[in-house]
Amino acid sequence: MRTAEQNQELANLLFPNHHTSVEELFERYPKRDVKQGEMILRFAPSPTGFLHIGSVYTGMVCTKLAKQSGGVAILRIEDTDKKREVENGISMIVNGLNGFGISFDEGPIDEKNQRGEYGPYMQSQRLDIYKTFAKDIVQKGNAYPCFISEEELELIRKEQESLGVRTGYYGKWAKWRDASIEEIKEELGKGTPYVIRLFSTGDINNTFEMNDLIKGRVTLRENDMDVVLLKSDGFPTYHFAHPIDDTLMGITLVTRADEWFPSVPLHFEIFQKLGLQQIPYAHFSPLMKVDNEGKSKRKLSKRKDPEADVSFYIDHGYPKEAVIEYLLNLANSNFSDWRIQNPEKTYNDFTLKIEKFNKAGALFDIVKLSDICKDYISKLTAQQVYDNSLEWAKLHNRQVEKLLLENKEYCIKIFNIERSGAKIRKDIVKFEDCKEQLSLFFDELFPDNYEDIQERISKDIQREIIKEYKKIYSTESSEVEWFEKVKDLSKRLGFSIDRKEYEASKEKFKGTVGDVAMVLRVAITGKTKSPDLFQVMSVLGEEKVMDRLDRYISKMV
RNA sequence: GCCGCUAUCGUCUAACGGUUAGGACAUAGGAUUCUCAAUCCUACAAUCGGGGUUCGAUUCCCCGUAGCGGUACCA
Repeated sequence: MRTAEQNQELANLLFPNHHTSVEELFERYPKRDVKQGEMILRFAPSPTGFLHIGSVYTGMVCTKLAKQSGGVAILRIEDTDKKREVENGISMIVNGLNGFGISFDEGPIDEKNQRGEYGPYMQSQRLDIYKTFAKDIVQKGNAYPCFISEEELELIRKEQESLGVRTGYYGKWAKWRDASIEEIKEELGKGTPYVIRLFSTGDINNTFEMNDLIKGRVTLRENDMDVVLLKSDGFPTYHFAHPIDDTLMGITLVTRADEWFPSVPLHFEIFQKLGLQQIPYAHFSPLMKVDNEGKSKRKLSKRKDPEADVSFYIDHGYPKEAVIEYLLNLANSNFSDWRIQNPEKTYNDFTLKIEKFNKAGALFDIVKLSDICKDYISKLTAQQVYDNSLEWAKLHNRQVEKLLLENKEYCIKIFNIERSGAKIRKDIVKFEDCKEQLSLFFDELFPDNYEDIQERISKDIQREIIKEYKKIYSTESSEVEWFEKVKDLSKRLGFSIDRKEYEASKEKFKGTVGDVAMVLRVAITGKTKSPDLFQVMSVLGEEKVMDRLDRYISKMV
């Protein structure tokens, strides 16, 4: 054990020119005036050049929880790993989240600008702050310099493995924890690179209880690892930066992904050794995915799963609000009941409850997401569908963009088919699907190959139906009138207009009205499946309808 | 290996220790004076295994098993 004087000497030896005190920092970042129930939360991603859907999830939860409590949502960039640094990493995160309607009260706006009084919000710009605490913790005798090389560390690990004991730098394996000032001075003199390690006094055999807001009461073992606090390049590790930043920024609850849960004992010890008051935790379970064979679950991975990357949703034009609603549903499963009871409200009106989060990881279900998307889009107006489709097309499909731009009114009419009344169409999942929606209305997209219905209706009869229909076709009539005409025509041509009657004596008829309508459908849309035929024809207009009918006849020979 | 967390229909989940274990998505079938989609109805479908505690266990305890996470000068 070193004496207080020796620790003081050590601190000055390690940080000779650093004079900021911890007290000064607390003056610079005064305690926030937090009212009862207000939550000061932070979302702290690393800029890896990839925005994971899980980040959207935690970011959304964090900002929503903070905002609905009247508190503050902070974005903090954890860029302490120089090896993983990526250009424009911050803008990518900020813009990506903004795209989903997620924004922060404090934090970096881009690489250069920030907002808020508790910054800087990029850890790489807080090095001085970490140094202050590092000097302080050494001075308290709770941390020490360690000059061990990677090779030596590897040797220790090998020995531990052969002995069958826990690997790591702890207890008697931590050879530098009790080094004398002289030994340290010698290495310092040689310029040997070093790290600052925690002087752990925990006992792995002792347990303690802790209350996680999501996981509940859990018992954990004390930490006894002398982990690295400050790397040899002067950057802090996550373990060191987390208690410092969250304290200085006035965070009231640490929300983070489940993978941090095993580090809780360590973080407890660091808070304590730093003399900081422990902040409560809430650990979210991760988004999972079934592995190929359906046998095991695993985290959504950016390498294997395209849907892990938010660009997947952008590229396909998934409505962002629906993605958020799906995520909200995973967070609090009572959201879906709320949605059914409050169909007109926006998800902002829903109150997220931290105690309703699930403990186990949920499987990401793209089918369920699609269902929510269909529902969401079915509630939009034709104009909104047009706007969103255009936004998608601008970035992803030149041809569709051009059509939308040059035929705005026409396209809105198309999107308006079956969008009002009792039968609301729900077949658009994502805005990428708009191409399919438009295709039959533009000759340049119209399929050249008609679906074949000869099996059921012979060519001669088809020709007859179309020839006769052309005679009675008019754009004036209402849907009801139109269908009456089709029925009359069917009767005249020997088709039944009553399904039951037809079923009872098939030999008396050539088919049903449905068959007549089907011939018209294929002639006009090229397909056996289409939106409401009358509405399609109304939008298409007389000239085009006639043209399509003629074209079909000529194609049939 | 060691440490920790978790376990209800295929999926997301609900159920003061007492329910015919509920809902939603998916699937299958049916209805709907044009197809598809939608809508409505119906069906199918679950408490991981074994021990306790209790009059009674999905719920509490223990032991297995499985899944997940951690075991870095990455976060």
